[in-house]
Amino acid sequence: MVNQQFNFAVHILTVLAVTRGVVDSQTLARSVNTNPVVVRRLLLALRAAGLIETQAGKNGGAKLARDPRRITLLQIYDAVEPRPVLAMNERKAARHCFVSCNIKTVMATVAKGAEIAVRKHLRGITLHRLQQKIRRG
Amino acid sequence: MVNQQFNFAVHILTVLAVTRGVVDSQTLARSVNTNPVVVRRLLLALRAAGLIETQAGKNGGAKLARDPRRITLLQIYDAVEPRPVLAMNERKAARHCFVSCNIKTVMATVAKGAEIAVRKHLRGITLHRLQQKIRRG
DNA sequence: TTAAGTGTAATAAACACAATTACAGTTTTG
DNA sequence: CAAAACTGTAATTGTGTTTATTACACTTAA
Repeated sequence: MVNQQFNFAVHILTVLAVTRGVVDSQTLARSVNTNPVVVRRLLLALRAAGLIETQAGKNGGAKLARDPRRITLLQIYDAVEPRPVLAMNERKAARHCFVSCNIKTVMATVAKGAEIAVRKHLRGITLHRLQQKIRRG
Repeated sequence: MVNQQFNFAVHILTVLAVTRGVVDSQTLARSVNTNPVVVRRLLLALRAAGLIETQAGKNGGAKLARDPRRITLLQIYDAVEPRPVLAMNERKAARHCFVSCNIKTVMATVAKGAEIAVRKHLRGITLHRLQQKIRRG
């Protein structure tokens, strides 16, 4: 199983958008089909990004902090996705080898470009747009 | 450590491009700083994609099957990268939940778009271009 | 015929992510 | 004010993926 935090986060926010109110982590977890604690951790990240508000205590839970028209997938991605699109090679170069010493920098540029391409794509999609698509089945 | 097969493969091919000849898996492994068996597995994938040729036996090894000008990063990516750019959620939906039942299809479209964006980026970069960049330091 | 390679299976080690348990702290409500 | 129903968060365990390693049969050049 690979990293699904982005999927989870979008799912959660979509539920919040559809519900238009406070939803607790238990309910969200059932919809996503995961554990409430996993949901709560994502909610913290989303709150830090200013996308939701949370409330502790009885009848607590989470709700959107702004209009779904003003929430893009890029904002969600930035809030929860810890990994770059293309992984960078972290191991140290073989000093005797010309290619080994320079490939890292070059590949960083390539990865950067891929990142930019994906970000541009995600920036063009709003949560509201997702809601519409889901309504149409 | 995340999936580095793409990095490894590009590194290997760059060495082959610079060397312009047969290089054995031992030597490649030292440059990449990994194990010869890992390299050999990647070489098989690259060979299946028609990017290199291999030779068994003494003085054997791998060499490019074509001009670096005609090898793009996308071809390398397709040869070795098993994972999509954005992971798909594989778990089954909660049937009672409207969002849960439809989010998967919607997110598949999003992931597809991201994939296309990255592929377009990678298609625009040749191995030859990488070589040039590395030469310039 | 031997030395030096590849091809490939099998297994172990390392790692990342998700799930789970536990519990302190917060807030509403009766 | 006490109980109920939440969140916040640490700690631990489980699971799957990727990389490393070992081993060895097969191939080929010299």
